[in-house]
Amino acid sequence: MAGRRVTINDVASLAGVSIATASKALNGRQDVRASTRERVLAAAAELSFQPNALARGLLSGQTRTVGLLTSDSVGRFGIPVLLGAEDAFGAGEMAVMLCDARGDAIREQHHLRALLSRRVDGIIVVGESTNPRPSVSKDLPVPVVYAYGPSDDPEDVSFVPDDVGGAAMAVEHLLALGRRRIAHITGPRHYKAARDRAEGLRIALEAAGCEQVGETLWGSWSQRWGRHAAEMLLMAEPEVDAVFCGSDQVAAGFVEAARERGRSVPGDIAVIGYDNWEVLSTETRPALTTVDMNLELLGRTAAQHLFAAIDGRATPGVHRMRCHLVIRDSTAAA
Amino acid sequence: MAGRRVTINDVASLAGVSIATASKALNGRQDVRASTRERVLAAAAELSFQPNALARGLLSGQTRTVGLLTSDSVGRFGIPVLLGAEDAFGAGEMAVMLCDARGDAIREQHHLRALLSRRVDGIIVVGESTNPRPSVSKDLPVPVVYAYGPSDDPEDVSFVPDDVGGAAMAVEHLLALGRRRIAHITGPRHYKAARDRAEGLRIALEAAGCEQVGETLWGSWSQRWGRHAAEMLLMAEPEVDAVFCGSDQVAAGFVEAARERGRSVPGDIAVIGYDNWEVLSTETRPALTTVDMNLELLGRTAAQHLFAAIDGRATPGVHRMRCHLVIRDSTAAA
DNA sequence: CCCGAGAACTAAAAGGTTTTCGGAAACGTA
DNA sequence: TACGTTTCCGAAAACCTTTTAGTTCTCGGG
Repeated sequence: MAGRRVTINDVASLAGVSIATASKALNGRQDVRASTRERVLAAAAELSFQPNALARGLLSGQTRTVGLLTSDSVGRFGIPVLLGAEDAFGAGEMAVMLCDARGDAIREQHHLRALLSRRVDGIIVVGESTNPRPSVSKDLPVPVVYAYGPSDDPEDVSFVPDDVGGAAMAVEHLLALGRRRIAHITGPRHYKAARDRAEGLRIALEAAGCEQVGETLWGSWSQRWGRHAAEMLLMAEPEVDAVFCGSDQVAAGFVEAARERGRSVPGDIAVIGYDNWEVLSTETRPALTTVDMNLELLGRTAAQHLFAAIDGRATPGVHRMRCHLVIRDSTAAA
Repeated sequence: MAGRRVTINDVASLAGVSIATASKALNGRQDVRASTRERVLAAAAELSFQPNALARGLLSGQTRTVGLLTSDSVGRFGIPVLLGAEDAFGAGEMAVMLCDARGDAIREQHHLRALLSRRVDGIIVVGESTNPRPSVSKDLPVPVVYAYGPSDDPEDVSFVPDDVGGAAMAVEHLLALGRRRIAHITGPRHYKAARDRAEGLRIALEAAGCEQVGETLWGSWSQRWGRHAAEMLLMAEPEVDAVFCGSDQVAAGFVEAARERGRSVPGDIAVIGYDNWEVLSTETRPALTTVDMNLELLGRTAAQHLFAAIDGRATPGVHRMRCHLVIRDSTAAA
């Protein structure tokens, strides 16, 4: 922890030139003699000079810093989005300021002000679910991009997983395996994710001219609910030969309960989960076929579009990102 | 996205005072008449003035921003530490800059330079394991605190979980339940966490005058290894009545395999895990008794000590933080 | 020797805020 | 009225960098 930080002034005087020349030499500008440039660079290296980003930002109005505002980073979904974004930024020279509002609107406003006073170039808002959330973009002097949870204002830029398409993809896989008696167990109805996935199922079944077995079972996103629903389903609809679950947790619970009741997976019943939460999907037996929402890619894409928006090339609207199916043992061919 | 940002100059001219007076009024300084102060505050509110943190930081040399440098935030352990730190900072007016080096030393240096050029007031380094890691603090102009993974330089400030104590606590719990034939299944030997936990076990057994059943089984941190080790252990040492596992994943695997071999948990064998990774520890059946490392608290504490260090009150050395035992069904009284 | 052109360099301003110090006004006292 | 004190306010410097608009230097040609 040394004393005063070294400034471009120190570099200039060590090199025996003016500040202006030193600046030009360091920034690779043209009108400076090669020998002079070398002298300046040597001086900068000797003093291990680091230009002060605050001064630079004050002057240019660009901080090369973006804010990442998350409602609930404890959640399963914020983290990969966050990592993807950080990844996209890290590649360049951008820095990321992380703020967690803990689902509190007041705190969110507070963090927003903190970010703006630090003059970030843009903001990514990461939702905790795919339910639309209140927009924060009104009258903001910087662009905002929403990731995972879309803004409720269609003028904003949002990136969300295509849950309808992902669910349809899963069900088409079951149909391709020859399964025709397909049931659906999922999370709470007030989650748009649950409703979208049920809708994807409906579309895929309709396209195949197939009927869903039983009603959709709405519950919670837990393993416990998966077990409970399994018991209800196997009692009411014993002839079911495939179950599409709204999450890997539900699927893991279902598989466990089904096995206890003497139904083999995938022999008697094929099972597909959702989320590709690896600790569950790869470690349960059989390993779960599941839908992966490509959340890191989603985060990266959101970050790249924030760049574009900072450059004035915004693309308003809700952008749905393709999911992909990860096929594992729970839907192995019969 | 409006035009020019509003500055203290705009506030001053709207209020009809000089910028010096405006600044004093806004910052609650003494020598300004009450009526004047009110006029300035009203003007600031009307223009929704946000002081430019860059200018302020440039002048004061304090940015009220800290860097969070993580080696691998995908990992299980970085996240809660990070959240705890963010929590501690968020309470005040601090902002957090997040950098993920992805385990790459070059990238780490790169991020370090980026943070320093932005003049952060301090840095927290979050390790990916409890193995000591190379220090970055040499000749840095700001204080650094290490969380979870300690620095290899004893002059630095590090906060790590007390794995020896946590393991001893777990084993004492088993002994208190009357179990005497205790075995140990854990992760790879090159993890200090694994070695520390084995050491805690040794100490607790020795204090009770008890012998460990079989050799410690070193493997990986996976459920698969837990299952595999269970088969080996139950074959070789059928009289075992308790197993202390080095992680919840291992414990979950053990429980599953033991049940398949007809051993009931906790009836025949009590099981304790480590980490309190909730998706595993609460959802397996029976729910796992496990050691919680209080990682959020650890992160918060590290952040608070970074504050202290910024104020010049550093406390060098490796600080070990108490763990606590979460008792669930897998060690219910026989 | 002088001039002009081009290359190389520098002084100064700008960016927004805080702080220091000097000045002005108001007021009380001699 | 003259003077000292207190209260309030404003001019200017400082923080560090980049850029603009000169200014000096170099050198070839007339």
